[in-house]
Amino acid sequence: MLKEKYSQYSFILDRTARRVKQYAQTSFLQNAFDITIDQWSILKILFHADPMTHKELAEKSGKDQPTLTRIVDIIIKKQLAERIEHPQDRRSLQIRLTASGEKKVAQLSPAVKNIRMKAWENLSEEDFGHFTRILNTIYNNLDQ
Amino acid sequence: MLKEKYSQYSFILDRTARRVKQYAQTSFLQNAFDITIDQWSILKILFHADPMTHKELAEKSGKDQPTLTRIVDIIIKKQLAERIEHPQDRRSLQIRLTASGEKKVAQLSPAVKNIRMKAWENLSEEDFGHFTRILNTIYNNLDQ
DNA sequence: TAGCAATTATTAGTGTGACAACTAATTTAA
DNA sequence: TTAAATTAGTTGTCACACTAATAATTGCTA
Repeated sequence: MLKEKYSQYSFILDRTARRVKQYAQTSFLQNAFDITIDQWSILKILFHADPMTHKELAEKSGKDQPTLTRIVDIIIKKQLAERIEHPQDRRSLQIRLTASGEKKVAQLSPAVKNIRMKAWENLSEEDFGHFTRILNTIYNNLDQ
Repeated sequence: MLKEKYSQYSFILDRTARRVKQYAQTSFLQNAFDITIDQWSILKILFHADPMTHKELAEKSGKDQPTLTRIVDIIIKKQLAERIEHPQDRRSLQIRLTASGEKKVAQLSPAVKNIRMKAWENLSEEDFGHFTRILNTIYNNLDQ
């Protein structure tokens, strides 16, 4: 194994992830979507499966609970979502979209998909398979 | 094109990049390396090619200049590097490792490589080729 | 060569990520 | 049945990413 060569992967991975995020964020800004991509990712999950507790939402989004709390605070301040009490567990809170939040997701979805697709120019269906397989293998290798 | 399916790539990319970073950072912490991985990435570049200006270092590391300034501030505070005036251009500053910084890079290098390699268990030389090709294609697709 | 545009680095502001510590509520186990 | 452990969520702190704005310097050009 050529460790020196392989070790470069983290640089490539990190800079690509940052550029993907930055590209989407810039597009959001130019189109005056008025939310960040991380806020978008939470709204989109809620759109398909609300209400959800913080914990469920954290798992589904891959974010930790403190980060999620802060993002939820922001989308609530923007009146796109709201916290409601959990019917059984008083420790728990459920989050659900407001009418305004649902409208936002419905409106923005097609544009977001187009923004996301730009990354896949010059790449094939097969590449997509490699991509998900390799990245998920790395993800699982580092699971402990 | 199945936009809905392809759009998932950004989630996978982001969470894998975060886990790689977090895994390395946790290992650094457990081994009391006393630096972050981003600080490490800057030290390592300097080790092979110092002195360098902020601008060159920003390009080489793939970080923007404000971020780089802060990281350099921190490694200087830790006395691992120092700023020196550019001989020709008074706007410019060069950064170079201190003796302590060079020692740190030399000492930590083998351990860092081992930490990095864990991600590649169950993956092949060919996978590494796909990985770099696909990620760099995405990176370039979003270039402007 | 005077004026202005471009370049280098920094600062300020906002958002996110990881970790630790904390409160409140619930579950478990003595 | 109460004390201890666990769980849900929040807050605080530090580090990093990105944008915009600024200061100092350099270089072009009219």
